[in-house]
Amino acid sequence: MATDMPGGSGMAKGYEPQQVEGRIYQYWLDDNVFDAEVNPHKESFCIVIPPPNVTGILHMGHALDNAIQDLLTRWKRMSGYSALWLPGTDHAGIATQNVAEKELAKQGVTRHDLGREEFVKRVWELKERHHSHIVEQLKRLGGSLDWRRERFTLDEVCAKAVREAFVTLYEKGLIYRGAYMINWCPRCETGLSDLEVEHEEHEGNLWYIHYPQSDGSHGVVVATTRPETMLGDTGVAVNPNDERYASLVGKTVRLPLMDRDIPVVADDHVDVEFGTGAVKVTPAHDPNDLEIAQRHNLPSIVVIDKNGKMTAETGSYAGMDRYECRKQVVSDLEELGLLEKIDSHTHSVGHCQRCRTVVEPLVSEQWFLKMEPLAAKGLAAVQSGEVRFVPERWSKVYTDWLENIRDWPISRQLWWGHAIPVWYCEGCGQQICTREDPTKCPACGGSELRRDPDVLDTWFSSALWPFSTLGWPERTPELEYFYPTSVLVTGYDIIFFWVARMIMMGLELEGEKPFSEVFIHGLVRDEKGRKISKSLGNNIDPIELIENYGADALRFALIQLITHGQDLTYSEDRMVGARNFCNKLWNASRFVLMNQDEMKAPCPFGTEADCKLSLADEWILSRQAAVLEEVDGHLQRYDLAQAAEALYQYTWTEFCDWYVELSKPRLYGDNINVVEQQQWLLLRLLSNILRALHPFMPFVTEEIWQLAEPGKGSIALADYPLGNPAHRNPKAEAGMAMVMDITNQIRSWRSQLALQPHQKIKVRLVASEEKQAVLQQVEHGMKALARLEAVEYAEAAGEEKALTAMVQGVQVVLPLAGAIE
RNA sequence: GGGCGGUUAGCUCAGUUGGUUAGAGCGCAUGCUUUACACGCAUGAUGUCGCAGGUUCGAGUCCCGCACCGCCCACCA
Repeated sequence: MATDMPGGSGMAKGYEPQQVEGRIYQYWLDDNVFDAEVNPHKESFCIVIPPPNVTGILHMGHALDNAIQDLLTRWKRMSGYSALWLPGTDHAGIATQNVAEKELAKQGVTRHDLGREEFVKRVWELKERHHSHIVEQLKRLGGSLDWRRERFTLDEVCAKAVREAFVTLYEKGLIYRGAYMINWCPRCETGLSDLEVEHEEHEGNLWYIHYPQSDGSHGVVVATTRPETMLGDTGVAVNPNDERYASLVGKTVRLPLMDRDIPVVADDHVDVEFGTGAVKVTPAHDPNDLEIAQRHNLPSIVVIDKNGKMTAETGSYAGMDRYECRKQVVSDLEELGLLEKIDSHTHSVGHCQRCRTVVEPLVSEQWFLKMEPLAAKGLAAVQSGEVRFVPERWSKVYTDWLENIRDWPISRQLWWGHAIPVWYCEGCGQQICTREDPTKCPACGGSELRRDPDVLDTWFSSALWPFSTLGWPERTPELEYFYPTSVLVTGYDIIFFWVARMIMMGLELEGEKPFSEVFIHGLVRDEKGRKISKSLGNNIDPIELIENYGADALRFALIQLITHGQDLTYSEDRMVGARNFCNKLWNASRFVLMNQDEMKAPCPFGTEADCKLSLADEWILSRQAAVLEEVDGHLQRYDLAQAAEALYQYTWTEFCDWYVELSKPRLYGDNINVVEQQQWLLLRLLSNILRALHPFMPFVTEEIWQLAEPGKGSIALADYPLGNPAHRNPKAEAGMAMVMDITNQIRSWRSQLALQPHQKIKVRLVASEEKQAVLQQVEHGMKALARLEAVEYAEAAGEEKALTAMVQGVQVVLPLAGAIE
């Protein structure tokens, strides 16, 4: 037989990804397979990568996210689209600055020691290090990214977009500056948006503190979770309907420790049920208190500074850390006999998303983006279906957030990021926000200008990503062609941070949605269902898995695990299963290829009387048509796991376990026409399998493709196979189902009788003529599969000692005497 | 306080518009070096589909309620 034919002979017995992947990726790069061009004759397809943060390396969640994007891109590329998957990374302002600070801390250095310029230089170095590993990871994963178009959120192209966006929004009156109470991280020394604060249940206390009335009478007891803030109290509030305190309203009480008289006011906000029904009012350090204070004209006294230390206003407590101060205040109150009691009390405490420090609500000067007008457009786009979430339920999450949105504080008191393009005239105080750096004040002509020291929230530049990467605000051909992009693929954890803001910015600045669909997937968790994090040490570098199992196995395993926006649990078992599947495909291909004679293509079907499609041929063609159609439907609906499952089952069970086995008797027969036809058909079926699987498992399929059809170019540019309805053949499927059932029945008997492989048996099939005809079509194959020596077709007859079964209207008879051995 | 998701075989999960004996992978048991593959082949065991009602000829699949687990949002001094 033709075991030395092209392809087959060069193939190792097992698939060895390490021997293949690097070479194949280089081949793709050399052949510019991933380069997407503006091509008016093709429809465009575009995905912009969610730019990974340059804070570190990619984890399994990224591997999943990118496996999905690559799958979709490859599928569309093969389907005739000019498909662009645009790479890039994110400077990730606060996150990266934190990482850099931690590295410095190991050397005992702070960013302040270095100064802004030197510090930023160090962060750039850190960015380069992480960036190169990230790029390496994406390549190892097989990402079909157009590297020529790579962007970084802080590069000059993106910077220009950021500048244009800020100035445009400023000119529209949507950006304003002011002093407002927002979250402040005392460690990072910057303001934060609400999204950047994570709340955690904290088992704390409720301290009951006695504030005597100024005239020396009893006064009031207030309950607080933060006793240290009492130093900044400027009032006590009670509910206007609370009769217990009616007589106190309008009077003053003596603030202990500070010896200040503060008024008792009546305010609806106070809950009669909670604590004592009396609330201490600290306008400088609590948003609710601030509102009460504004309603009653109470002054604000700042007692905690931007580093979490007590201010000079606190007298003897000045300079103390806030928690140290808390202890001191409590003990001092206790000493004065003013601490009534302490209850344990669980409440949620806000922490800085990046450094876990407890945030402090503080009034600070910040830039804000007005959200209502933007949100209105963002809401309309999703409500009208212009932008569609998959799964659909996330659109409700999106909608709920936008309907209750507050203005976005966009300035950060950081050093790493896009500088805010605003200058202040030292002469007249004029605010200058322009596209070009100003040299003199347009109001007074003064030339002493001071640039705003703040930078923008990193998500501001991320929000522009779908169009900044395409060259906006320039009207580039790429922008015209690829925008709006096709689909955004990301986890549900950044719907607010990123997805919503991209939609709003795209609509506001470019006048069009940034993408038509948002495919939301879950987060990858470890075997124990825990979130992946550095502190837990469960942060696996996908490259480790790629080295152990191959990139295709990793990708396929992850794709198989996707459920509808549900979190997915990574497990080593899945990796093994996917690796085995790659190997199965490799070996099935090896079988097909080593059984290829030199083809006289196209195969001359029907030139001989016996050279026509067998039942098995018709069946497998029908099944393949059905599966390809099914896969197409799954892909259209983003049911990627189901598409993978359908291909897996088809390839392994139907193609390998049944069809390949059924083909052997024909393949090894001596009718040359039959042999050639069988070879041709196997190759053709394999070609479809390879192409259908390529978006899932790019490396192994490309390698086999190259071996099978050298010189035909990359499989990545071949046509994605669609189910051919003409091949659908219900009759053949029903016929094969009968054959398979009968074969299984015989196999089962063989197993029960503990027959050895060399022991062949003879069975009698009692069936109508029509069914006999069907069975005879695959008799050779069936005999091989069930290890039959012979099949007799007969009229019904009684057997004395025989196993019999009715299978789909066929009586299967295995005589126990004479039929074995 | 609102909202969302989950609860199916020992484990991880599929089950489209309700329809004949509920599936996969891994694991388990038994037997196979059958000329692509032991990362394999074959045979086999395993489920009161969270609980309790309802609609229906028929429900894992639809409706109501409940329980438990998880997540998100919210100005719970």
